[in-house]
Amino acid sequence: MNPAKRIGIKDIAEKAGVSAGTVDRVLHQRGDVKAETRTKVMAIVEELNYKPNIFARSLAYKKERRIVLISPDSRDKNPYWEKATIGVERAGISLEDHNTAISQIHFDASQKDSFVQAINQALELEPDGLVIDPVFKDVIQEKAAVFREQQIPFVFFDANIKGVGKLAYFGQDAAQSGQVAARLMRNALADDEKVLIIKLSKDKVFSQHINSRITGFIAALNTPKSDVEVWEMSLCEWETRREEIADMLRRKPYPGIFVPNTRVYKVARFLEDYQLEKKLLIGYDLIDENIAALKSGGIDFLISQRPEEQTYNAIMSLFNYIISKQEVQKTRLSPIDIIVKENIDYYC
Amino acid sequence: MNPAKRIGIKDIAEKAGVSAGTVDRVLHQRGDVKAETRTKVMAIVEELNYKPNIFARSLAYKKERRIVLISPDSRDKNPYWEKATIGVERAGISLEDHNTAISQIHFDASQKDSFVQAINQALELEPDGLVIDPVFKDVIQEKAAVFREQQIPFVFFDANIKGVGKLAYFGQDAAQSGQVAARLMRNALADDEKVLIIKLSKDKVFSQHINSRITGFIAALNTPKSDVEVWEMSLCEWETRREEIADMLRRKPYPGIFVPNTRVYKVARFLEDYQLEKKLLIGYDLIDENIAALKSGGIDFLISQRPEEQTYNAIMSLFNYIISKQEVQKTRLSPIDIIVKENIDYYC
DNA sequence: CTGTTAGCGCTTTCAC
DNA sequence: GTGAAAGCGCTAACAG
Repeated sequence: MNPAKRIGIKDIAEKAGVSAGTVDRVLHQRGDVKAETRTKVMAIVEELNYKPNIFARSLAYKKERRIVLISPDSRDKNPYWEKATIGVERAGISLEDHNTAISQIHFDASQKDSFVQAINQALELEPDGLVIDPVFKDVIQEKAAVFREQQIPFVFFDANIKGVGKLAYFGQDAAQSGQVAARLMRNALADDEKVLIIKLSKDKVFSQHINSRITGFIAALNTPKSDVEVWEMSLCEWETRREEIADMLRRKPYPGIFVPNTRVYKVARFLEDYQLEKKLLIGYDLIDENIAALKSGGIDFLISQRPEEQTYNAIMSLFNYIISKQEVQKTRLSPIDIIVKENIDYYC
Repeated sequence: MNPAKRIGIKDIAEKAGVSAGTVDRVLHQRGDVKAETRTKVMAIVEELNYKPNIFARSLAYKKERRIVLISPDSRDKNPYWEKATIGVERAGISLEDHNTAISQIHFDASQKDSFVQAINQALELEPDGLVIDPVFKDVIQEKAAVFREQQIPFVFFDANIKGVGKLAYFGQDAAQSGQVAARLMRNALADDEKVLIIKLSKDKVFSQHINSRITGFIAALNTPKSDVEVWEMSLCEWETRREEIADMLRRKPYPGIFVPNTRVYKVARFLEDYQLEKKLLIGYDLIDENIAALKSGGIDFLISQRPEEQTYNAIMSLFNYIISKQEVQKTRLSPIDIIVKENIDYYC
């Protein structure tokens, strides 16, 4: 593909009439170099379009690098975070040969203090880079100053906060995913068929993500308000008021049901238990319960957000930045995958 | 992540009481090693779970490696192949630092001779590995013997041929993708609504892929035969008999239309030109014309086969095998992506 | 400020 | 058969 041999640091040194060491110094702005030499070397680097051999680089660079990832703990067995962890592990393996270690620090997503502590802990590890799920905006705004001061590059994943100097954000466009769900509804339902949105969570606390999905969904559905209804309940209510809910659905059935989070399998089971009719049930995330329900026909579509890929890419990009200082694309949204029974095996 | 330092060839050498050179020899079965030493070293390699540092390896291994890819030419501007080429180029870039070059050789997919020639040409380049779209089965069956004899590993992509000693196959499951299309139809159409399949190609020649898609589609549709109709025509007929076709569709409309290949945009344009009604139009491939039609609403679903990823993965896996001799998964099917207007931007 | 040197983990050559 | 030594492209430590 390239007949000419790849040009290396030595070629540059020679052409510039300096030593390899000096070229290295200008390349990494390490130590002092006469301005004149610097510009000269830079010019030649540009001219020859020098690309470092990152393998030689990793081989030679002996200091261990450390990337620290800060994320909510998954003590509540949230499968989303389990998937995310797999991505972290994969990245760890990829980076082993690069002498780079990944540490994970978890916090309790309902306790701001816990988040602050996690960040402090991370800083004590003297990381070369941070990967953060920035759950608390004000904390981040404060700590970002420290990161900048200590020259620690950081990326966000899962959630995004603007204007604090992040290197990049890896996540999904929640509103857009709601629009995808709406499209699937519209293709399947007649214009006058009613749609129900069921918001289910542990304590009736709903993240920004979930609300954005709903906003996107309703906007794209493009249907009179009266045809969309939103139910909001805690998991506990859902369990205790089953009869009552079944009754409501029997009296007023909804051909389309949209559950804007992982809990959709609960709805699927419920509908089955009570033999309730539906035309289309759409939910989120490829967790085992949902996969099973999709395969059995209880769920019709799942939308996937690729948590594994998000953490993997976040870490790898940060690493690339650390070793090459090359700019990174600010926003990296992962695809909104549409999953049905027939293609699910390719996404697990 | 690993407190213990990574173990290397030297550690093994030391523990076995031999030199690094000898360890290398047993690792690569190169040169002669006393059987006794060999087994001893092997045992220690196992025991210590030695993993070579592939970067050090690439650095030290100076001979250039060559991977040759043999694919149909895209002189007819088939966009599928243009995408595939992008994957080849990406792989080329990734492998640059590994001192590995990718060459491409094209053939005329309608001429068996041309395919034979392409393979001969490839062999003259003394490749370290081959990536082949095995269009002609009998040719491959003959040439595979040569590959084996010369110890050249080869992988297939796009199409598959069994029992000739390929390392792996990268492609799609065509029948399964037809089933995905059927699922989308069934979700959107009432049971009694009719479905039309339109087969369009240059010379009414249809690849195995296309027929498999149709088979899968019809099987999964699970509908009385009478409700599915298949039209088969050349692009030329399609252009010259427009009025006639429009008439037929006006007299007997089909709510669902499935076009099992890239040409679906032609159908979309046609329907629009003649203001014909449809409920759902499903086709294949993310080429510009299809993307435009999807965005404007002329097409409802596209199924994507990720040609770029296929070539990229095929090359990278072959490379990994070449340098590590690690076994490769035999079949690597790419996901059957469901694309709608609202998520397409993440797949282009 | 800059050149020189040693060495990362592995492959390869050249002796013995 | 096998060990010792050189070197891949780069970084880092040490002299100047």
